[in-house]
Amino acid sequence: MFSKMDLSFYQSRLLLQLDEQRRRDLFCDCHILVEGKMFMAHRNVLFASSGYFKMFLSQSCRDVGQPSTVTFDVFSADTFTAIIDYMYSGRLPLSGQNVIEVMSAASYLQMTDVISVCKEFIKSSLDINEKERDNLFSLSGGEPAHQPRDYVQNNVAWGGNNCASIRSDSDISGCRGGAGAWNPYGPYPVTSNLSSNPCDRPTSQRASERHHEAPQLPITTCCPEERVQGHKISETDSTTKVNNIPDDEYIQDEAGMDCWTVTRRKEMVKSSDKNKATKAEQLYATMPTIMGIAETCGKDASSSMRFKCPFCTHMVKRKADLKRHLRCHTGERPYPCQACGKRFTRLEHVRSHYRTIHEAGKPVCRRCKKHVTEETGQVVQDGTRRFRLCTDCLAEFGVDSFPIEVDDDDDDDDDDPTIVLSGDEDKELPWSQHDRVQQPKAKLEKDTLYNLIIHEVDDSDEDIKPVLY
DNA sequence: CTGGGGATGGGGCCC
DNA sequence: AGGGCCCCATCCCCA
Repeated sequence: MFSKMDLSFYQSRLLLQLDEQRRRDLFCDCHILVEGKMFMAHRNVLFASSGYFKMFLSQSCRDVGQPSTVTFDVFSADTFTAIIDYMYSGRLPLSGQNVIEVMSAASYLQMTDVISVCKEFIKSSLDINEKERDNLFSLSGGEPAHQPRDYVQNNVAWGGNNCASIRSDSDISGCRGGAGAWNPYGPYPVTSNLSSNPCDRPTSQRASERHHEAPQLPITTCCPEERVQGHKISETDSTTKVNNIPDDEYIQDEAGMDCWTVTRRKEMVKSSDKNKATKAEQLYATMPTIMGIAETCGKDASSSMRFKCPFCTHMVKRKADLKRHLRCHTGERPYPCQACGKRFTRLEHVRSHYRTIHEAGKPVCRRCKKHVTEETGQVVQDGTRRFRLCTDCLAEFGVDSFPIEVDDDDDDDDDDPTIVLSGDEDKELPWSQHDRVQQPKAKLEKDTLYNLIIHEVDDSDEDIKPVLY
């Protein structure tokens, strides 16, 4: 009869033995050629660690008497070194320089546990998910049923060349896609087809994930890169960052595995709130060029599609497009609206938002939808929102004869008179209700006041500068 | 319940 | 490579 401790010790020792055999090229029955470098490995380990090898070995290499040879040219030898080291040790050497390529390789090799660790690494580096992490920490006193505590402590590699380890059998089986497996990106379990089903989430989250709902294919039929389920980090979580943890804080647990204490991680989260943009830039700067994956997988994608997203199946022609695309995964929203604070992934989206919401850019009466000109309508300001009303609609509400006030600080060339809503909260423009929905509650209460005053305000293009946090 | 419209987000691609 | 434009899909709210 084995205790869990005995079993764990036995498994660790067995893995060490296998790793020793690999390094001595003993009983290796699979050769992997990467960038001209030959790696020796055991089919059993490859089969157990990688969905790609599971497919490859089960379908193509039935002759156990002959060594199998696999050639990869879609990632570097260094990257595969990290991958195979992980296969034989459960420890993943991640750094800001290799995390993207390791994740791409893991995507290709269908190693979802490695992908999860890489995601967590990136997330931690960018610190774009404080709420979820706080939730994670808060659970450390009473862990979720599908989240082993040692995973919390060991599975996340922080900045530098730390190792991310997945130790326990439950961790590995979970990350491999067992029912109820813990998804490090949130409370949604990783299902057998690697999908944290967006349909199980609020629609507000699904809205930003719609482009990344990877096909839920059975493992035996899909292309390796289709195995990756991109997981969007929610907009509301994009608030803080975590700096690299200095080496002197690096500790080891009783089993000799590198780890951080949950307490220390909490401290790091609280104490760090800068360099997020730098982290993102470092990430982008080290983004590898993954070429030829489309052809390798036999897909019908154009050969000109050279850059593959490490989070999902999307491929683009330009690195810049991939950088832009990655924001939908990282949750990075570097462009805030100067008027309302709402953040966007692109500057053009901020401008579009500003024009439509704060600038009354559309020459259409908000109420009757008729086209209005400067002569036939006026701009109405409701909080930070501005829209146009025709003279008829204004007259209907008795606001056609209000005095015009001119802003003293109006230093642009905008001469549009604007009606500002303020005052009596019992009155409210019915057609402006819809627009208030998206405003903060405190602001709404203020904006529901109704007392029209016509004055001139800045209606020009504001110089909106991206602000990185 | 449904269709319409506004707001938003993302991809492709040109400059 | 970044900025910007165009287009389209989706979500949400309202009538």
